[in-house]
Amino acid sequence: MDEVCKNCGYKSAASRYLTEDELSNQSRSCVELKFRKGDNIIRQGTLSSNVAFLKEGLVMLHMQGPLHEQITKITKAPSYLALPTTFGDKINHYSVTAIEESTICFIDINTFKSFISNNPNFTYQLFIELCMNELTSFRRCVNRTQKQVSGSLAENLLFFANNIYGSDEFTLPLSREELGNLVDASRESVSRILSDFQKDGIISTEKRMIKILNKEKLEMISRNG
Amino acid sequence: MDEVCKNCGYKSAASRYLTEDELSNQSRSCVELKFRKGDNIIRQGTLSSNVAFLKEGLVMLHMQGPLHEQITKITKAPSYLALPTTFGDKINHYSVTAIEESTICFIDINTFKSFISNNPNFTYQLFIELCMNELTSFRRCVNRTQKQVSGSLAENLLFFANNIYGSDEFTLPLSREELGNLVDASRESVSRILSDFQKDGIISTEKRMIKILNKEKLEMISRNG
DNA sequence: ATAATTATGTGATTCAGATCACAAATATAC
DNA sequence: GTATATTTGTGATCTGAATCACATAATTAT
Repeated sequence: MDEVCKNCGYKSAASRYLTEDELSNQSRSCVELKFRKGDNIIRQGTLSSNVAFLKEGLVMLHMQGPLHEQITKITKAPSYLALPTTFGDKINHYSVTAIEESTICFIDINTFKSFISNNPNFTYQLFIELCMNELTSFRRCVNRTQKQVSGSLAENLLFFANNIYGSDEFTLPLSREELGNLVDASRESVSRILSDFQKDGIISTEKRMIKILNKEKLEMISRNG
Repeated sequence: MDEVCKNCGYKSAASRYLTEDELSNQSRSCVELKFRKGDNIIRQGTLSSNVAFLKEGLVMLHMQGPLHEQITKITKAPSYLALPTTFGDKINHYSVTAIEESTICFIDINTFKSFISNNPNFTYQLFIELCMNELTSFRRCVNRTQKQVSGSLAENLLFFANNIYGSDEFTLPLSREELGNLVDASRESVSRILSDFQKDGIISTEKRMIKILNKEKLEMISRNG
């Protein structure tokens, strides 16, 4: 029973540095839960008491802005989830919601802290990952504030194709409205631009199914905004 | 001579956890440099080979976006500077420039890494600070994408008054154009809105001198956008 | 000092994208 | 299966902010 985590095939770069002892320790203080598409995993404004590890699935980080909801980022497994909101403050500053069926391991926060105190390799890797996350956050923020909506939308379609699904044909895990929250645009603008992309033969859409037909053009739109 | 860092009065929360040995170690692998307003401290696109600690002064982090420069954040001493770009990738993903006379200690990256490996308290504190930074980055990003320019500008004037200068009367360390890069607006829009604020008796401006006359109203504008 | 830059203020015009207003299509509930 | 609610598409209008176009300060260089 203490072997669960040790034998788990879904380790992140950091958790690969955990020792056998630490992993069996973790097995004892860890709960695995399944979430369905749309289920809330972490809720903004509530106390953060566990470390969440995304074992399988796809989730979005989102937060309430001054005017409306914003989707901050999309994270796929395997990955620790929302460490900044777990350790940065007592209260969660953003929410995490499954956008595809997902499996989360909730790890006791003190067990996790003991890893940080005792396993320098683990901690260093965690540190590096936080640093890399910040770099991509900064980049994402510049892009979303400076590109126009069509550019941002193109960028995100490419992100789903290249980084999430590894295919130019996929089913969007988000509604038009959520897509709007991801690219800082209204639901209507997203609809319109997607229609335009289709008219121009760049993509084909059938409800939430997306097929990228002209990737070069989509990349060009993403670059130039 | 090895006592320099030990006796330094400008320690960050994390560096207070360094032991005497570590501090004298740091003293030996550390160079202190002064930068004048406008001087570039870290340049986007170059190799990152040292950890920079801002001992005294005020700096801005900024990066080239797809359309123009963006000021990502303002950091005051004492604080480690740009750890994410130092450790997140070989190459700096953003620049750091002094916006007031500043003193930087450049610490050898391997010395710093040895602290991370050997001093759990130090590392944990660093970890916490990175987490908190990410939370404020997220918040800043939502605000800058959703608020209108007047709201963002109000927010940033309040930030300078409350967090940087601790006074409702201060000299802006930025030009109108830089202020634009901070709030994602054109130089002209910043000028106009500042004029409006003055007409409405919310602030008084004399070149870059700012006096906040009606803080409640400024806070209201910041909240509502 | 005088000339040459660079920073700033303000009006006029333009435009991307929001909002409003529907209609149509799906999905969910009863 | 019918009714109710949610999601989506598309046109018409409105608006905040960019851009363009100057004039005027304020620096910096010579």
